[in-house]
Amino acid sequence: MINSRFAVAIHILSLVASGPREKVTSEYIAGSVNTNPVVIRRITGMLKKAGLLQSQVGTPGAVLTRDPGEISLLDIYLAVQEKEVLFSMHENPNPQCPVGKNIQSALEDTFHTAQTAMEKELASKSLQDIRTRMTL
Amino acid sequence: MINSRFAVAIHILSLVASGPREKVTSEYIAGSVNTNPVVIRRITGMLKKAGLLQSQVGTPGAVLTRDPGEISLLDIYLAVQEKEVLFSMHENPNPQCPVGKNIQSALEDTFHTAQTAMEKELASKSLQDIRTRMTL
DNA sequence: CACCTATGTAACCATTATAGTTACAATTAA
DNA sequence: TTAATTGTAACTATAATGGTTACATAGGTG
Repeated sequence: MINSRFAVAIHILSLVASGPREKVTSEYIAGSVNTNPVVIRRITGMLKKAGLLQSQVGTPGAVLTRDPGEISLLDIYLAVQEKEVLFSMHENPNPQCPVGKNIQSALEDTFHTAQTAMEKELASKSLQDIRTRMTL
Repeated sequence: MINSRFAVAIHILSLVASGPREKVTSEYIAGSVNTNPVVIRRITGMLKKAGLLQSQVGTPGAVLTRDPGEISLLDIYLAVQEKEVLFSMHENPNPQCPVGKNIQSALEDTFHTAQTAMEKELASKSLQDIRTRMTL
């Protein structure tokens, strides 16, 4: 199961996109997400590292680095996921066995295809799409 | 990240599909996967519960309940995954906030679509496809 | 029947990821 | 100068995962 950082990150970015800069502090965001401000800052740090938002010490709030329509959900997903592979593999299958010898490359390929299908779907939706859906 | 039970389950079923029944004991499978026999039996139990294979106490080995071409990777995936949802959500966002109030339903929809894209890909491949890929 | 072997589980442990929390240095703005 | 905020480090609790030991139960064979 994929962690909730992805969901929280979308929540954060939605608030930053909406709010007047002065208001969207980690404290304020934490109130909306219903968690601790440090959890927000941790995720904000990841989003910042990925180049999706800007902020600085001493200055309250944060701003997006580009238009919400130009931020895909895949951008956000990749920003908060440290593992680049979705499916785990078992390590060191027995190379003496025909199955053990070949299973990894077979799975690698298959898993990659499945992961790509999901990511393609995420790439097709933007932060703006989420915002639009919320204001309906 | 999705656990390795999925990969191990495919490995197990590949061996069961190939092997002469008498040989594919949990001990033998464990040797190929390179893990403990109990881990194998645990996963075998899930596959059995999902109706993908048959086995019984006292009788060594296991057999498939249907043709490898009739077992999709999605069948296997669902058999060993206890959570039916791929993406986690943060609980109890603040209903006082417009974003907090509407984020969940918006995400539920979006996440479901992405998950479905992945599952559809898994549904399109069978155990036999994996076996074929391994014997190339 | 007696013995061996294998499955099916329960129980326990170590490791890891996750999310929450406290604490504090650094920085900005009033 | 003071207050507020970001950015981190460090620690904790919880849960999932995979490995392990132990053992009851059930076939199969001499």
